[in-house]
Amino acid sequence: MPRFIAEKADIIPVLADVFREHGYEGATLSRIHERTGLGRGSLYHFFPGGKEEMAASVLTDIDAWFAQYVFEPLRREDGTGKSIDQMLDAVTRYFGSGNRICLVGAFALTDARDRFGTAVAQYFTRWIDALSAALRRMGASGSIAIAVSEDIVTAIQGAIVVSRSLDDPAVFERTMSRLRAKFPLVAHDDALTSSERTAI
Amino acid sequence: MPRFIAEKADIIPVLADVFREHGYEGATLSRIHERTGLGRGSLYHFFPGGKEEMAASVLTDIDAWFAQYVFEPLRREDGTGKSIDQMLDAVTRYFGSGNRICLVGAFALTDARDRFGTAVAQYFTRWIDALSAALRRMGASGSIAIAVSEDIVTAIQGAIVVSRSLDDPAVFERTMSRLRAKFPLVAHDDALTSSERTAI
DNA sequence: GCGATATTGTATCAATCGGTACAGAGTTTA
DNA sequence: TAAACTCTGTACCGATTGATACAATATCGC
Repeated sequence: MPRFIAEKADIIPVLADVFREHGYEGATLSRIHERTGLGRGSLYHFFPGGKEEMAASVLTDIDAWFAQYVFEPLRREDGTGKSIDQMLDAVTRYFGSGNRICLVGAFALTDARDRFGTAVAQYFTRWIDALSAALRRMGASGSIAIAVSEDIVTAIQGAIVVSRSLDDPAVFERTMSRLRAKFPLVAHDDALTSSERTAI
Repeated sequence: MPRFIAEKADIIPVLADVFREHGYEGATLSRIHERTGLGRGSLYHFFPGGKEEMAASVLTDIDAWFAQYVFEPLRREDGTGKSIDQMLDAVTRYFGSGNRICLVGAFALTDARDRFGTAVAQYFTRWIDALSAALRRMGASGSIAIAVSEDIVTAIQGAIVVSRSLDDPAVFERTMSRLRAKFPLVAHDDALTSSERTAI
């Protein structure tokens, strides 16, 4: 009885929100049922693997989003630092200015990391790699590029944690503008020198 | 039948580990029983409030630790930056160089935050406040001190998240040495100027 | 219109959840 | 020694967990 044919693509964002709110263990099938409006039958039809497959699908979806709006722009970096700016925009949007947590980071802090180990690790390796490749295209040396990339990604993750803890998105906003200031969009030589100085 | 009289103080670190590994919802009484070796009877004898009281006690214990080894040293800052260095030492020890997660941060990323809202918020406000007070004693202006404090605390939290995700403590270590480099222990004027430069 | 397929709700399963009750063994106090 | 108190193990509670089975219905290809 498919009244409104539900698309898997429409369900996944809802699933993502449930996992974000309650974590992997706290996201029970009852809660998922409430939020998606889908009965157990439908849920197991779309995700025969049950909860684990749901979470895996969410992680795949997140990966696709970041590939499109974060990693891909970084790959197109032209040396002006524009892609860094675009990335910070995308990230600010994605994390709702600190109101939305990073599901991958949240999974990493519990034993859900062991369940989705490769997906979790890949998320961050791809992010840091894409970022440091862009920085190298901006003229940074290899070691500096990696250090600065790690610095940026950890700063964003930490900002999410502290913002949530204090229930104050301003912490996230301040972190983002601090990162932005490290990479002035105008590409004069000082831009990189400044970031190199703050890198170590 | 009290064979070995268990002390609440001995149980709490074990409880902390269980919560760290599995999160609040994932820390079931069976798992707590397994790890502590205490039956339900004993557990509810020590913590009549059940799981919630166990977690609250753990948070209180963590708060006490940080008060002693992090907040208190910062309060004794003499202008040389020595207390910052001591804090970074203590934090590195506490988080096992990135192998041990921050339970407060982990709680903050799920709905456990709503349950322990004030404890979670206080942990970070006290940390940031103590740190910025120390920075002011080192000569920083109010706004700079707050910005740098937020920067440091978020960097530490982010480093824990990324270290766990990549299963690579080196990320944590690098972040800590980067923070250390921002605050050279030797107190010449350049030290603070440098940190002010990187602050915004 | 007819059969195949896709989607759904309900009922049900064993296992486990957090929590309670309580008797009994040990220790301390009187 | 006797009563009071502290600690512990076991059994048990109703509720909920993730998962399965399956019949019923709607949609689509023909």
